[in-house]
Amino acid sequence: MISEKNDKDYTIFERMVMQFLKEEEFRILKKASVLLNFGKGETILKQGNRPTHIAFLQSGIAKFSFNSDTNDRTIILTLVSAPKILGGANLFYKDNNLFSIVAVEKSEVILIESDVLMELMKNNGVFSLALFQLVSDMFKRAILNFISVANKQKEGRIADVILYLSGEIYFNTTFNLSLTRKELAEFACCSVENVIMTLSRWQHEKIIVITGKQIEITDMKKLQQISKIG
Amino acid sequence: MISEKNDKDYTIFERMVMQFLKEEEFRILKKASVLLNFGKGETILKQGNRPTHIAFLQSGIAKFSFNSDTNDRTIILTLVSAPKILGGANLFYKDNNLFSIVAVEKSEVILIESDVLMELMKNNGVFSLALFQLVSDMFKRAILNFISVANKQKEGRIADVILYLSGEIYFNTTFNLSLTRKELAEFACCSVENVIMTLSRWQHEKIIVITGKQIEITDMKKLQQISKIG
DNA sequence: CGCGAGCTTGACGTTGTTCAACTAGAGTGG
DNA sequence: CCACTCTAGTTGAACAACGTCAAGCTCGCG
Repeated sequence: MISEKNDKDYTIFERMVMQFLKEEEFRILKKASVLLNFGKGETILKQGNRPTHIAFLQSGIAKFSFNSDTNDRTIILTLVSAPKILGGANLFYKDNNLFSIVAVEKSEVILIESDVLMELMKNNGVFSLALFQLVSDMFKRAILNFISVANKQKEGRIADVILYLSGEIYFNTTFNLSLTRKELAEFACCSVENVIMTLSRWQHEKIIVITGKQIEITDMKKLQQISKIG
Repeated sequence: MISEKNDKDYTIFERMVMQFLKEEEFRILKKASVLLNFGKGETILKQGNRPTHIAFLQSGIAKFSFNSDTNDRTIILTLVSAPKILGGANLFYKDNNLFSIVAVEKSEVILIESDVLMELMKNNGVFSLALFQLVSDMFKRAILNFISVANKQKEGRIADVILYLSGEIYFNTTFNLSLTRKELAEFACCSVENVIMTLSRWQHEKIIVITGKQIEITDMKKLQQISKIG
């Protein structure tokens, strides 16, 4: 997706879209964009707001989290690492944002005005198709998480979360967790205590090694097995 | 979305897309399409298959259902009634179908060759944007169901399912259920027994009236209240 | 050095699943 | 026309899974 040239004058996002856009279109898009920095825990797009902007995660990690208004529960629909499009879920229909997008660690985000982007998409089918493929990926992840939550019990779900973090976020079997236990629980849809007890049992069973914020998966096979049997 | 003219020569789908397409494009699309009939329980698009076709539900009701390969559980991600696009979830990336789409009652479906549709979308941004919005709606429903399942306990989830059926599928507070109790359970992510016990308790509490396959919601307020408190 | 947020542990109660037994209706063949 | 079977629906009791609660711990930061 990312074009070959890695000209330092352009952001990842710009290099990504420029292959689909004419020079004029690219200038319009750039004019409608702004680069912002978000710290850990800061909200990028807020649940309930009008979807005035699309976001592109330039660097960092962000969670898609939903807050219930009736009970005080929060769930994490999915988690993504840069570079990725955010907020596409709220992009293609005119409802208010279904969920919030929150930085999980220090992140750079490009905000783009929706109307301008939509106009460009209308005039450029290849560009819109490319964007939509990226957005679909978000949805797919949320649905996979849904399937995990609905089908498996806590052990399998927590295994899924750890495997996901390793494979799709940190790209390593050893990683420094930027999520709290509470966030892990919100992601796996179980209580904090369950996350903790499961992780420490796995530690005893030599499946993982926890050193402070660092998690190392030492027995990938067994973890995948747990994920599989649910 | 549907154009004013209701010329009997055209299907709902055709009337829907023709406002976005040039005559030539429309002819190409029509040539790549075929109308099929599906009976109750028949699979329209199968989980694991290559996504060679997009489907448009012309009449009837269809469920998006996921079968686990490790345990024998099935969950219904969402349910839709005609007219709607199906299979968009599998449309915009090249993976195999994540889930099956199955007719819940007698349905007419138009199958369209993906490559042809994609080609048209590339050349017509307005058309692709319109399709995206329809497909996004599918995703949104699945995510709303995810949120319901993750946040609420069985009472609230079953209430959500009944309210959804009433409001989005049958468009009436009295309706003839085309789902079995087992399917209701798969939709609400709980056991069949729980669906049955909850429904019959609601019957005693005069919230609903069940007569064979017919369900009548008599106390909408109370049902919404149950949904709300979870 | 002390305070607070995040983390950890075990005991306990609730929720929801599983199991087994039973009923009702629809379709089949003698 | 009536057993016979098969599937869907129903009920309650036993049991497992999971969340809640209460208490104590640890580490980083002011």
